[in-house]
Amino acid sequence: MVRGPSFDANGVKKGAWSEEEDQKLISFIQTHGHPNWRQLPKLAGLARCGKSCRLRWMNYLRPNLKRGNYTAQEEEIILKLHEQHGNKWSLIAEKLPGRTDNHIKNYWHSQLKRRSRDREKSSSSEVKGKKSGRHNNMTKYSSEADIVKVVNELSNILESSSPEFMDTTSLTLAAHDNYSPSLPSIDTESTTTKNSPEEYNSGALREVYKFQEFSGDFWTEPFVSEDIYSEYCNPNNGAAVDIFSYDGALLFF
DNA sequence: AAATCCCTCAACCGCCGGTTT
DNA sequence: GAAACCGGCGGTTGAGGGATT
Repeated sequence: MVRGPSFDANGVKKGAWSEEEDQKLISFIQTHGHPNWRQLPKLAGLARCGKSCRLRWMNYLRPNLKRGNYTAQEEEIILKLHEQHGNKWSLIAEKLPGRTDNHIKNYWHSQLKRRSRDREKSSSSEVKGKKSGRHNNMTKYSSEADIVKVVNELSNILESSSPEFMDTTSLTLAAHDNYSPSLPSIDTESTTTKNSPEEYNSGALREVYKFQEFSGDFWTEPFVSEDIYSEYCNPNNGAAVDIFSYDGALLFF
């Protein structure tokens, strides 16, 4: 599966990593971090180049990496993002916690490329329209009325919810305005991330959507419903944004 | 059972952009 | 401003293993 070990002219080892090398790398990074990849192999006692160490760590050894099959939802996100951004694997990987750009790239070439082509063919005959069901738990809301409706529903759920509901559900609103550069940025400075029951009862939290940590910084910002109405659902903006519900989250594209 | 084909995925390579000297 | 350094990215490679002939 991997290249066999070899050494280049400078005595730098290449090819498959041994378990011993992995352990050296892991224990070094756990103790010292990786402030300088080029220096790291020397300090860690590895006969590797810094790039190789970095790659091994990022793609294979670092914690919280997901292994195994991709879910239908993950596939759908990859297809959707690839449709929008092309081969920006690192960008796509940011939205799929636990998956690396390399994993996604490989998966794309081995599985999804063909599917994407098929989908392009079939989409030409697909009728553009209102809420269109997707084949794998991912629902797209494409009309303005549907977007307004789904945001209304979300608001109602939150406004009628007890603090316990807020604490125990995984209801998530994930939004990232960078997907739609034409839309205004969301001002989050006036919002709050506090979510204690006291603050909820006092009304301080009435309009705040709770965020689940999804990936990177973008997904942890709080969000206010007025912003959603004014920025995403205002007919003057054309509501030109793709909104998907997915695994308890709303994804804005 | 052996040979060949095809797929997967870890790893390499070259390039680029940002930062430091 | 130029050169060197560094991290990160995307394209590509190639060994291993399963499927097929």
